[in-house]
Amino acid sequence: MVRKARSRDGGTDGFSRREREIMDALYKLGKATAAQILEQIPDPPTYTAIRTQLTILEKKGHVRHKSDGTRYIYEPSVAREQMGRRAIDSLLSTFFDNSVERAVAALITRDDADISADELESLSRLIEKAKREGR
Amino acid sequence: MVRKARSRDGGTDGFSRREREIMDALYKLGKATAAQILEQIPDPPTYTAIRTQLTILEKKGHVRHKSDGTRYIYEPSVAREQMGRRAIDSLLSTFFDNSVERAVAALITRDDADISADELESLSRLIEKAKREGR
DNA sequence: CGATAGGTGCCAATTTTTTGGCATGGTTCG
DNA sequence: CGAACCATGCCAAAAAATTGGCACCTATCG
Repeated sequence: MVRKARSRDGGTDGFSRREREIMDALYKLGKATAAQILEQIPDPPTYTAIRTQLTILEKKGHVRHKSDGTRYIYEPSVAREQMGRRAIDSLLSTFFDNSVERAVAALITRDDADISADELESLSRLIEKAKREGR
Repeated sequence: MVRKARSRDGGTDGFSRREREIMDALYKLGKATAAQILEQIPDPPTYTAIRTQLTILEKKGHVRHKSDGTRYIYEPSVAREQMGRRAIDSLLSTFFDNSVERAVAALITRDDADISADELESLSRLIEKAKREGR
């Protein structure tokens, strides 16, 4: 029930507060300009401040940009899915004793869960598939 | 498939880097002394530094302590389970388009997942139960 | 009792983060 | 062309986080 510890313990991602806000916004958006990120952030600083942060994040290797005509479009340098997995691993370790079961339980019993029957069906199939593949 | 946004968007928890480290350690441990927290943190500052942080966190209301003889034992002021749910909600929103299904998929297809058949059984039951309760 | 070990509280210095100002360069359009 | 607009680069001030020093208190033990 309680699974093994993570190899590379990921708990802390090393981001500062604003950095995390910006990275989160970027992950939600997929890719974005500084202006888009700004409007995604609640209680944001100025446009210029965001740009500075993006520059720093880029220097640290967390984001990259490509030019779209005259302006920059940013995106995370670690793919969304990959980062999602890392985040999940970290959650599992911090709050769920590395128990997948507990985490899933929490997921499907959220009080605002409004999970549809269809969705539950999909989950069933997902699990059946995992069983069959006998991991 | 894509579910509604969170009411209170929790993306950023407002913790600074060290604060988050300490809170995470505390959630892993349940309750702990400053010394225990210190040894839980990779690449930690001094003992004194941790204590100062704990004092600040307490002043902000994130942790509380009780005296055990002469020393303090700290614990988070928001229960582990509750915080776990918040964290999951936040993850869902940032990385999984609020799709429970995608999140579960990521959970059970982790490459170091070593999920047992028993565990998969439990999950099946969990889902069946949810179906029956018809949410 | 006196010395030692292991706590706590308070506090100030340092380091990092966060912020915005300003100069500059390209595009568009009348 | 030249004015307005929007973007970037560079930089320094301000704020916040992080750290460690020091004094003191209490329990333990020889």
